[in-house]
Amino acid sequence: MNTRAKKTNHQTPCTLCPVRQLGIFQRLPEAQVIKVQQYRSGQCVLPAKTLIYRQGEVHNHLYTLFTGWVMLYKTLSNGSRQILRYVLAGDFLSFQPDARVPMTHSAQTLTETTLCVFPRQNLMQLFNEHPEVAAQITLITARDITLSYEYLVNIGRKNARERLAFLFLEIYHRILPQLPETGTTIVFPLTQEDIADTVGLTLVHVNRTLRSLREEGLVQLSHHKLTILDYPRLVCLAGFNLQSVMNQPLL
Amino acid sequence: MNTRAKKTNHQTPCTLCPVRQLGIFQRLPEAQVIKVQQYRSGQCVLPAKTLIYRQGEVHNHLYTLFTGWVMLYKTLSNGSRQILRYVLAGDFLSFQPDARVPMTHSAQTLTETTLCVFPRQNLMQLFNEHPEVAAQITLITARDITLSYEYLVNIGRKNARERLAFLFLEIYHRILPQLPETGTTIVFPLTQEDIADTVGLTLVHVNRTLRSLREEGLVQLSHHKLTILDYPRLVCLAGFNLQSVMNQPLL
DNA sequence: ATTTGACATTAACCTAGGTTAATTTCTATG
DNA sequence: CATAGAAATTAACCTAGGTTAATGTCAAAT
Repeated sequence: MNTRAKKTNHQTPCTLCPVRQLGIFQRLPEAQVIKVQQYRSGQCVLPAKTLIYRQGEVHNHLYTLFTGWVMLYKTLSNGSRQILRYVLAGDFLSFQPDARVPMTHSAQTLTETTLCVFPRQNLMQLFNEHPEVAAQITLITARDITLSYEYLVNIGRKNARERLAFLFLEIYHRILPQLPETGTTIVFPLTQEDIADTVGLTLVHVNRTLRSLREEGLVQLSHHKLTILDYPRLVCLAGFNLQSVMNQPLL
Repeated sequence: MNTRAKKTNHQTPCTLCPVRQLGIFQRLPEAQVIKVQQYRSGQCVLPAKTLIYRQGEVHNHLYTLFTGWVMLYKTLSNGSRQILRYVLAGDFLSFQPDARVPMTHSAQTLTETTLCVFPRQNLMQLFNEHPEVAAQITLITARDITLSYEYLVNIGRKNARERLAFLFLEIYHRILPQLPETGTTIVFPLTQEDIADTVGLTLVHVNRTLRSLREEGLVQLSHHKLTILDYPRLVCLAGFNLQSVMNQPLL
């Protein structure tokens, strides 16, 4: 990991984890969570814009995101970048199939971020001793696939306005459960270039499209605050389906 | 499932499974595989163009693909289609996180296909009794994510020629281990419209691009046979990385 | 041997989004 | 509060890929 990473002094015990409901352990009874905590090697805090790991390098940790925003992306030989996913509190990070294989993407913080660190070596042991955790991880991974399929449709078969509408709704709905009170405005740390590299457009065209969405009273994005102005029309425009985006079954 | 599905009479025992090395059970010892087989409810054979399950419907089976080609896709309200992935022998099918939630995509056979069927109810039990299987499933799912990320880059950040080059190489490499002898020609059951719906282009432009690739002596595609004519240049054009595509660690 | 429908091919034309480049805010830092 | 670098905005122009539509080819079915 990068330079300025520091371990926190007061570490949150897993039993008190505020994001537990979102993450790996949501269905585990208290007693089990305490055991799982033994496998955790620590929490660490990273400033914004920190590289967590780089595409092409072997990386030996797994993380759960505790607070903050992280983006996963790939860089092409021609210099362009494709952002794959935004990792939010409770999500998984760097879960690659084989520890010996170098990472196929990079991860970088967008905001200050707290991570819970699990060394990769312990993973098999954890699976053997706690099959419920293994099952839970399987489910989370399956949801990640569902989301990336949604992204494929977004980039492959929608126009610029639809792509942005989808991205905004997706992030809005994933952030909402973490906020103290529900509102139509959220903090939104992406730059217009980040947005462009997420939805397969150019920065200039994202700017044009944002203007068009703003002028039609659908969303307002400025100074890293996103406001959903007309939720129903936005959902319709985006072809948005909550099920495909949330990390939870809807009860 | 659809009408004409039929159960095979002589079912392959899991211990003799020719695709075992590719699938869930690659790292499981013989004895364990025999136990896993108890959870399998059968094998079935489907003709080409059969719908296995449909987006929006609850579906209660999991499958391993034994032989044949299956495509996963989503249909948009405007009628367009995005193909998400081609499922080949040894791959997983319909692994969705929650059994109560309707499928978020559809699956259809491209060729005659043999599936191994596992009822979803048994899944948790299987996980509890055989955590190694859970771990293995997690790894396969993680690889599926890696592949879908590769697709995102392909659609989001490459031009038409690069997209086709990538698709051809990806499928070529995934099919190759299954063929009796290695050659540069493979059977390729996709239509040009399928290709278009996979890489986010139109059928007409796929045709133009195919001509351009053919005229430059890179690939030859006709009558559902694909020939890789200039592998090195194709790899370079596609920005192709084997690691991100294969379901196996490279030894 | 002929029909039919699915698939492939091509051409002519058009537009959504890309490119380039200049200008204007922000925002962090001393 | 001055300044520099990052981010946003806009305009002018251009092209990769989309659209429409006509025609050709192939393979299955009668």
